[in-house]
Amino acid sequence: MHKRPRNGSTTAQITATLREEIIAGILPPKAPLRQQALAARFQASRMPVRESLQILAREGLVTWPTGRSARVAPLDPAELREISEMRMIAESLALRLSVPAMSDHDLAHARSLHAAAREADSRQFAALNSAFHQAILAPCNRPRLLAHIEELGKLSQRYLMVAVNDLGYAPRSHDEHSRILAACKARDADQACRLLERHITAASTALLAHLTPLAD
Amino acid sequence: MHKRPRNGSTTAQITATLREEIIAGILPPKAPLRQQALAARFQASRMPVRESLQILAREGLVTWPTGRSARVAPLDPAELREISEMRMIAESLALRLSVPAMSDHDLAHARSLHAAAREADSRQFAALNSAFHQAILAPCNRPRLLAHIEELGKLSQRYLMVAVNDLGYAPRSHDEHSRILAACKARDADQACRLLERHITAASTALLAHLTPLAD
DNA sequence: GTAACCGTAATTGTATCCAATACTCCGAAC
DNA sequence: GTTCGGAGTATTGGATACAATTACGGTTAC
Repeated sequence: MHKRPRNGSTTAQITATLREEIIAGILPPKAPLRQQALAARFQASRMPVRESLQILAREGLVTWPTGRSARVAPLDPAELREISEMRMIAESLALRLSVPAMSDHDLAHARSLHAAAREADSRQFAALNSAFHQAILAPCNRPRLLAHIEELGKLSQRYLMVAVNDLGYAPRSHDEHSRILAACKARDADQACRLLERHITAASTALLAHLTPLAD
Repeated sequence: MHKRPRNGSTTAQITATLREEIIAGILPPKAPLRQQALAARFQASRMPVRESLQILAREGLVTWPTGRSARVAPLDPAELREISEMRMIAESLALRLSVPAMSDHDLAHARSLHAAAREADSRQFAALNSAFHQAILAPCNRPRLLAHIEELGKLSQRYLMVAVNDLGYAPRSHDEHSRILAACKARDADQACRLLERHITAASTALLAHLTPLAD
């Protein structure tokens, strides 16, 4: 009955599932997230549900005004701009530290992810896109910075889903990734950072232009 | 008995208190934070205590391996370096956006905080130092970026306490603040960012040099 | 149409219980 | 003396039930 065999972490599972569904848009912006309902859905008690909601609220995927229901955070162009600015500086710093530290193995890994993205459908594209960024940044050896970048990536992924589907942005992104990878191979950190910053800016402005007419 | 009159948020109070005590060093690094003990101390149940611990864990002030007791996060020179790097880029971005947006009122506020810091003792110094940074950055109008900077500030404050007390760093910091403020008044964002970056780097390297011999 | 009101429902917090895991301490083997 | 292992305790993760407060929605009165 109440004999959950201490799997790993109930909270972690609930958090991961909700996060995916929010990012994928299955749970639309402003959808209410009621504790009882979620507890029933995941066959858990309210405690792990509340912890999940708190985590997601701190990540920014959920708004949780005290006393009211938690809700999926709304999509806000101003927020996308801010997130993109933050990604730009954070990824640029990470890449600058990463390029001199990249091993041949790291480069090969990035290359293979990049190759896989060429033939991916739009559902896989987001994941491969993230993975590529992670791959070229990870050698910087800054766990906190990388965690920060990953969170920002998840936030922007919500907006990105729209672009890939509606704008067919994948080919352009793939092309920009090629050039960044080449700069990494040439160990040209400055050039790589410049390209990465432009890559993020370009995606952001394209998205903003596409998103602004969508009023909430 | 169990009639807590819905003050506001029990969790928020517990979190704030613990955070202060961790930053101030009252709770030393690696000190265990047991749920029962904290619940008894704050006359609350374990639920708000757990939520507080989770918040602090996500902020980085507490480590909480699943299944074991939460502990005050250890002081780690590598982490200080990383946090300083992140503060540098984040505050630089914020300042660059803030300088053109600063009103005379904003400048006056920063000036008054700066003046107050001159005559502050070392206990007040940390708070005024934070407040000054917040004051010159807030006009950038980027809530998420500012929240990120505030978190980083709290993390570095733990390390800073050592420096102010042991190194007498306050006068130097005050001098650097003067020059940053002057650049803001002159609306020279580039110069202000350069000075701010140097300010953070200088504090970081001084702290690192002082901290490295202190092995855990 | 708007404002006040009331009943329902949702949230916050408490108390208590259970199972599984982590920790501690002490004795035995080397 | 040091290390290894096991029993017993402490602590955590989670469930459940309950109390109290507060938001929400619909109805009614004006």
